[in-house]
Amino acid sequence: MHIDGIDKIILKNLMEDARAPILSIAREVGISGAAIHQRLRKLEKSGLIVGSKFVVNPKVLGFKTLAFVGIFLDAASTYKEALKRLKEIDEVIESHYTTGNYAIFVKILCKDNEHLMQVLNKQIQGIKGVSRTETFISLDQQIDRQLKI
Amino acid sequence: MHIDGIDKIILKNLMEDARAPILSIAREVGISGAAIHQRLRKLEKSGLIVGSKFVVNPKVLGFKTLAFVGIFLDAASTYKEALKRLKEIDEVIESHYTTGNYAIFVKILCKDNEHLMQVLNKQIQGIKGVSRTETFISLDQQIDRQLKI
DNA sequence: AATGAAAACCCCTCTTT
DNA sequence: AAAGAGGGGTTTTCATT
Repeated sequence: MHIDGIDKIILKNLMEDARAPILSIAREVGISGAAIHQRLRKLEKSGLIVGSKFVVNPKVLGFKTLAFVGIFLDAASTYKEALKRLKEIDEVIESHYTTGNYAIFVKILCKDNEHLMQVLNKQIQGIKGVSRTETFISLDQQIDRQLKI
Repeated sequence: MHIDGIDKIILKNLMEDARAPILSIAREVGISGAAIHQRLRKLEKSGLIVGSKFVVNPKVLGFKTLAFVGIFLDAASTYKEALKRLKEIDEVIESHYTTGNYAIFVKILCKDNEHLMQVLNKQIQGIKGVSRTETFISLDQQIDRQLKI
């Protein structure tokens, strides 16, 4: 997949502000709005553009504890089953099958530490095959960005 | 901060598709576009809505290796300095100061394992105060979502 | 790959309820 | 908190180059 300088300007703009008017980007790069449209269709068709989202700040709704949890499984064969359970837990916002110590590595968003403890004890630990977990609480997140175009 | 059912519908729509027309949301909830606008201004002023972004799929540009790296620091006092260096590394897309084993925990996006090795050896390990790192490569990410509204 | 034109639609604000 | 109206800009498509 090859993208040129104009594609980069389009992407940079929309990755920063998904509601940036196509026409204002058109004026910035010096081509017509129709051409930007055509390029956006191309970028969507290629799969590079996956979608767009509004970003919310969880803290404003009281979700102040972000944590990473490494999960040990009894047998690797239970991954699929465990994943199905994890998907049902709203607090789990990322899940990865990883190399290294853990079998599964998840990112969890909770209101506070007590809420996190509930999720760990009542939900995660209750999943069949989960033998042990290790938790890292994020005290300060200073970088949060996407691929640099 | 209190949000009602209408706010939730607005947020759910825009969190899924940041370019969803305000007027189509208005029709869905059965109030005027002006009212949606007013609510959006309120949600922005409260800080709940932080912004919007286009989401890109890094794999399409050849970035196929996602990894988490736990970083050990010699002395906690070097956190600020280390963070400054981390911000300069484009491949570092998240950075957290964490409880537990590590001092800093980062998420890294690379083209491949070789690229990851370069970033680890030539960039991360070169940061003053970094004594050791532990790497977890994500082989399969199956959950990636925001706070459930 | 880009253009200009055109119709439909939407954004946004203001005033009023 | 919401409605209605209105001007002006934007989206989107199409034929054309």
